[in-house]
Amino acid sequence: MTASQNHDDSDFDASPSLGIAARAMAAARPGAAGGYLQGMNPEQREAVETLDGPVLVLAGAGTGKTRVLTTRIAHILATRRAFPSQILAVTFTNKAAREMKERVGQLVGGVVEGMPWLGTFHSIGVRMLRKHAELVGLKSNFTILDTDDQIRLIKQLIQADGIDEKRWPARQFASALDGWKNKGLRPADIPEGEARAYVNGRGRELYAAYQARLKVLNAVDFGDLLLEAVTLLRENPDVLADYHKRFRFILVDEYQDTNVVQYLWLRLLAQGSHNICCVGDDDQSIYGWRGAEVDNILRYERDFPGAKVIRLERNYRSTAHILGAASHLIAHNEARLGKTLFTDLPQADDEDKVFVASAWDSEEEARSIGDEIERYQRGGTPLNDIAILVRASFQMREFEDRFVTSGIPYRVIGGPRFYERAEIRDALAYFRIVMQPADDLAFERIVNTPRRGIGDTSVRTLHDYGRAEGVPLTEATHQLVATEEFKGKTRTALRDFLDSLGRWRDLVPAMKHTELAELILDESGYTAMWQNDRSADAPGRLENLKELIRSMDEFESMEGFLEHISLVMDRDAGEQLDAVSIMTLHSAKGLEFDTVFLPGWEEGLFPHQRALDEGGRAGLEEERRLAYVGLTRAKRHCLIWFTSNRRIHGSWQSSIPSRFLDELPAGHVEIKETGSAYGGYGSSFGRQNPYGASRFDSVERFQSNYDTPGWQRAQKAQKAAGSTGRGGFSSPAQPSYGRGQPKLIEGELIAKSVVEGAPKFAAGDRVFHVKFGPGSVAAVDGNKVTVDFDKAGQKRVVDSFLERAGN
DNA sequence: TTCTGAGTGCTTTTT
DNA sequence: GCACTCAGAA
Repeated sequence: MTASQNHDDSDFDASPSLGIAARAMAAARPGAAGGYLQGMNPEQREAVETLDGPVLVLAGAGTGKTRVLTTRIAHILATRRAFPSQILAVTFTNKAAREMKERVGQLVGGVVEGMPWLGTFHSIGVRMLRKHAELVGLKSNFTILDTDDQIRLIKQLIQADGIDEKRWPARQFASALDGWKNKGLRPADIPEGEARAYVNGRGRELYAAYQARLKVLNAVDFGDLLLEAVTLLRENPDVLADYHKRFRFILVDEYQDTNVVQYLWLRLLAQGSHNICCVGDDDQSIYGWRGAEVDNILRYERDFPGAKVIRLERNYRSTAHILGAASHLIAHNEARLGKTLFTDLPQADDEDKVFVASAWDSEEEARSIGDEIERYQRGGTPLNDIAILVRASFQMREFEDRFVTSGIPYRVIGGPRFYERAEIRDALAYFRIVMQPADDLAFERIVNTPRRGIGDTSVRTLHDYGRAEGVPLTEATHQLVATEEFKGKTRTALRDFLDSLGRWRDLVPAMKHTELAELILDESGYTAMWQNDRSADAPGRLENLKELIRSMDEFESMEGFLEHISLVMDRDAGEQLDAVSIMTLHSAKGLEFDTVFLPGWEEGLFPHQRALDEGGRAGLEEERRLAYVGLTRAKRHCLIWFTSNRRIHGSWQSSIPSRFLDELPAGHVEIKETGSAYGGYGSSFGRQNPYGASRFDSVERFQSNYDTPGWQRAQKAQKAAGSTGRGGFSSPAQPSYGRGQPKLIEGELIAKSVVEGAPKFAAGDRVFHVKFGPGSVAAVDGNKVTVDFDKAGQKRVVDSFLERAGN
C-alpha cells in the first residue's frame, strides 16, 4: 500500500488500465507449461475456475489457500472477465494484503499497481469514506482515532456528564462500543437492556454523544470505518449502484474471521454481480471474542443461495501423524462444517509422532524445551524453523529467562505495535496538530509534553471555552491568550506554543516532510526530553523516533504518511538472524514451522478458564480450534508440554493435564519418558517415582484413557458420518450447530481423567501433597479432592497428586 | 509537578 | 506476585 493511492478519484472512471490484463494474457496461459494452473490439484483448480456466482472455499490448514486466491485473480484477469480495478479483494491484515499483491504480481508478471481495491477491510472502508465523506457527515480529510484516543475521548464525555469514572471505566465502555459497532449497531439499534447496562443506564446516550463528538472533531474510530461504510451504502442507493457496476468480482480472505458489519458490507456489495468468493476455514476461527461470527461461514449457503462449496483437504504441510492428531482433536467440535485433512506424501520411516511430555513446573518446562531445541539445532534444524506457541503471553517470560541464560537466540512476535508506543504517538500528535489545527486530541496530548507549565487547570479552561464557543482548542487558545485569562508564565508558555505551531505550519509547503518532522521534534524540545531522560528505555525510544522519520521517507508527503500510519504501519519484519520464534497461538495463525513446541496444555490455561466460564461450549470449541491451529502449524515435529504446577496470579496451583491431550488419538501420539512431572527437581529422569505411578507415566496407561466421554462422542460422530476411507476422521455431515447448547463444560471437566473405580480417598483422610505438604481431605468429587492443607489452605487437587499419610 | 502508596485485575489482538 | 493506574501529599 502506498501513500499515493488515496485521494485519487481516477479509479472511478470507466477506463481501467489494460496493462495488467494484457500482461496476464501474455505471461500466464492457463493450460500451457508454466501457466498459472500448472501443478494445481483438482479441487484448487475448481476453486480457481468457478467464477460465476457465490463460492465458498473451505480451505483447511496448509491446503494452498493463498495460492487459490491469487491464482483466481490471475484467472479473472487472463480470461478478461474483469479489469484489475474491477476486482475487490479484502483481507484482514496488511501483511496478508501485501502478500497477496506480491503473489498476484508474480503470477501476472509485474507489480500490481492496477489493483486499487485490494486491501484490508479497513483500508477499503477508508477509501470509500474519503470519497463520499460528506454523505456521512464528515470532511474527506477526517482523522482516524486509535483505541487510545478513543478512550480519552470517552473519558472526557463521562466526566462531562458527571458520572463516576471509577464505577464506569472508559475502557469498559470502549469495548462495549466496539462490540456494538462490530455488530453493525448504531445508537438507536442497541437493545434497551444493553443500553441500560452501561454508564448508569445512559449507554445509548453516551454512544450518541460520542458519535456527535467524533463528527465535530471530523474523526472516526476503527469501528466506524466499517459501520459508516455500511451506512453510506445503505442510505445512498446511487453510490451503492456505482460500486455494483464497478465490482465484477469480490474475493474475501479468512472469511471465518468476519464480523457482522463486514458481513453486511460484503452482502451489500455482492448484490451487484453475485460473484463473491469467500475463502476460509471454520476450524480456524479463533477470534470470536473480538466479534468474529463463525456463523457467517457456517451459514454461507443460506446467506448466499446457490453458493458452491469447495473443500480443500489435501494438505501440503504436515506429516500424517500431525494431521491425524489435529483432525482427531478437531472432530470433537460440533459446530463445524466438517472436513478432514489428508496428505498424499509418502510417510517417511523416521517420521515422529506428536510428542507429549510433562514437567514439574513452568521453569522445568522451559528448561526441557530449551534442551530439546538445542538437540534439534545440533541435528541441523535452523532456529528460524522452530517456534514456541503459547496460549497466553505471560508464559513467554519463562522461556525468555531460560533462553537468555542458556544463550539460545529468540525473538518474540507480537507485543506492543510500533505506532502504539508512547513516543511514536506523541510525535504523531505533533505532526497531526500541525497538519490539522482542529485535532483537539492531538493538541491535548502534546500541549504539555515536554513540560511547559501548562497544567490540567489551564487545559480545562481552554476546553470549557472551546466548548462554549464551539471552536477547537487551538482557536480557543488563540482567543484566550489575547485576553487576561492566563497570567504570567502560563500565558507566555501558551503563546510560545502557538507561535511554534504557526511557524511549523508555514514550513509545510516549503520543506521536505522528513526534515520538517525532525525540526518539529527538535524545536518542540521533544527529542531533548528523551535525551535528558536517564531511564533505561530512553535510548530505545530515541531510536524509535529515528525509525519513524526513516519510515516517513517512503511516503510522498506528511498527509500521505498520516493517512496510512494508523492503518498500515506494521511492526517491522524483524531481523534476519537465526532465532527461535516465541508467540501466542493467535499470532501464529497463517504461519508454519518445521518444529513447533506447544507448552502449557493444562486445564485452566488451555483451555483457558475464562473461555469456559464466559463462553460455555462455544468457548471450549474455540479453544479447541486454537489447539488445532497450534498443531497444524507444524510441518514435521510437534511437541506438547504440560506441567503439574503453575503459578497463576501469584500463587501456586497444581494443574491437571488439558482435556485436549485426552482428545488426541493414541496412534499418532508418543509420550516422552521424562517422568519428572511428579518426580521432583533436577536429575529425576529416573523411573523410580517416590510418589507412585501416575497415568502419564506410560503409554499404556495413557491409551487406556481413550475410553472417555470426549472420545466416545467423537467415535459416535464418526459412525454417524461413515468413514471417508482416507484413514482420517470424519465429522458429522450436517452441521449441528445450536445456540442453546447446554453448558456442560464444568461437568465434563475432569471426567476424562478418571480411572474408573472407587474413590481413593474419603473425607477426613490424612494426605500428603508434593507441593502443598500435609493436609486433611474435606470432600471428594470423582478424582477431584478438596483438601485443607495444614500450610497452604484449602485447594482442589486431583487424587493422583496425593499420597495417603498416616496421622 | 512529581513522588508515593493504595487499589486493582490478570487471555487472546487487528485495524 | 506483579505491573499498571490514579488520587493525594510534598
